Amino acid sequence: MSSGFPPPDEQMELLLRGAVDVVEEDALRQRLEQSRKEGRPLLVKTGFDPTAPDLHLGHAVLLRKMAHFQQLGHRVVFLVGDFTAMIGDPTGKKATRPQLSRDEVLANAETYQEQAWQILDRERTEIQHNSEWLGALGAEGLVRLAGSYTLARMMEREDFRDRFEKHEPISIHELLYPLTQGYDSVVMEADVELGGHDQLLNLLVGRDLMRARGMEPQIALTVPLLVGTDGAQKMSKSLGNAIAFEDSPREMFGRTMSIPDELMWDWRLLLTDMDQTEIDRQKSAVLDGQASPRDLKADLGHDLVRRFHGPEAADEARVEFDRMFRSGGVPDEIETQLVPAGLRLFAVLADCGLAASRAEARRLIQQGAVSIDGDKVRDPHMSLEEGTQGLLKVGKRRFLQVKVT
RNA sequence: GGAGGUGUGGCCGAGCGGUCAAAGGCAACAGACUGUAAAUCUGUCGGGCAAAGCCCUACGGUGGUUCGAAUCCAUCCACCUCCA
Repeated sequence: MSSGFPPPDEQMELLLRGAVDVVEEDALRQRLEQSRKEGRPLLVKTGFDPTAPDLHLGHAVLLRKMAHFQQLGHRVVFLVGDFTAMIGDPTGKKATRPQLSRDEVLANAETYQEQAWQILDRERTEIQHNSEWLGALGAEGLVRLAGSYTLARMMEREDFRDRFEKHEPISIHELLYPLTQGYDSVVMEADVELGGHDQLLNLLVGRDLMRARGMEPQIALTVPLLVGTDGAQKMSKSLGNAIAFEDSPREMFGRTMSIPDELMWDWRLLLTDMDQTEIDRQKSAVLDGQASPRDLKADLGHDLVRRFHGPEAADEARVEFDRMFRSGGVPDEIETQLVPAGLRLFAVLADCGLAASRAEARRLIQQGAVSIDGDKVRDPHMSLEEGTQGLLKVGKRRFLQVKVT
C-alpha cells in the first residue's frame, strides 16, 4: 500500500488540468506528499443536490475531476445533499418549487448516480448523505453553527452583495446554505472539496469552519462551468443548450457539431483526455489554416459519443452525420407511417408530428421546406393519392416514409 | 403593523381605452450560403379554415364599467420594495 500513489508532481498535473481555482495549491501538493508517505488516500468530497436527474456534459466536467482523483487512488465521496434538498431552494423565483419529499430526493439521487457511473468508478465511490448529520444537528446545533460565522463575512460574497445593493431578495436560508455545506466538510474531515466555479465561496466557508475548529482546512478545487452548445451561456437543461448523457449517439454528435468552433478547445480540455499540448497543436493548426475546424470538431463529437455509447455508435453517428448533412442524404432508418388518402399535405405533416400544428405545416410548405422524394412541394393543399408511397422530408432533419392507404 | 410597486407570448421586455395576436430583443424553426446542425444574410414564429380574409383562444384569477379593455374599476392570488 505504501507505493500506491504516483509522485505528487505527476498527480498535480492531472488534478490541475482544467481547474479554475485551487486554494491552496501548495497545500494540495503537501497533502499529496503526506498521503503518499503514509499510504493514506485523501478524502475528496463533492456535494450534489439531487434535484435534476438528467445529467449533461456540464455535470461531466465535475464528475471527471472526481474520476481523476479516483484514478490516482484517493477516496472519493459522492455526497448527496438530501438534507438541503428537502428544505427546498427558494432562490428560484418563478415556480414555487415543490418541496421534495425524502423519497423523491432519494429517488432523484438514485437516478443521478445511475448516470454518474458512466464516468465514476462505481466500486470505488463512497456515497454519503448529509441528512445523516445535519438531521441530527437540531435547532440548537444549527443556531450554534450560524453563530460561527458573521453577516459581514457572508456579505463579502459578490453575489449576495450584488443582490443586496440591488434590493433583490436574499432569503435567510441562503445564508445558511454555505454553512451547512461547510459543516459537511467538518464532519467528513474532508481533505479536498470539489465543485463548480460558482461554488468556490461555499467551499471556502468550509475552510473557515474547519480552521475555527482547529482542523487543517480542506483544499478547495473548482472546475469551470461548461459553456453550452450556444457558445454563450453555461450549459443547462432549461436553456436548451445541453447535451445529456442519455442523448442518442446521433443527437450527441450532431449537437456537438453545432457548437461554435471556438468552443471546441474548452470542451476538449474539460471533457476529453487529449493532452494540452495536442490541443494547442490543433488550435494553431486551425489558425494557420492547416486543419479544418469542422473535421476536428467531428473528432471531438466522435470522442464524446464513444465515451457514452461506445466506439461502434460513435462511428455510426459520424457516418450518419456526413451522409445527411454533407451529402444531403437521408438517414438509414426512417419510420414509416400510414396515412389515409385524401388528407391534405399540411394535415399529414401535422398529424404525423413533422410539424407542431397545421398552421406551422402550411408555413413550412410555403417556405419551401418540404419535399417528397426529393421534389419540393409548394402547394399545402395537395393531397396524396391512394397507393402512393414516398419519402417526406421537412427541413434538413425531419424525415418520414409515408404510405397512403 | 403601515406605505407603495409589479404580474404581458418559450424567455426578457414595450404597450396603458379602439388602428393589438400585442413593438423590440433572445431562443426556436425555415430558406440561401457554407467547411458543419458554426458564422452571415433573409423570412417565419398562438390555433383553425382552399384564407392577401374570416373565426376562436390569449396579456396573473374572478367579476364589473364601456359600443369596445392588455389598457379603467372592484376583488382575489402571487412576487417585490420601502418605513416601523
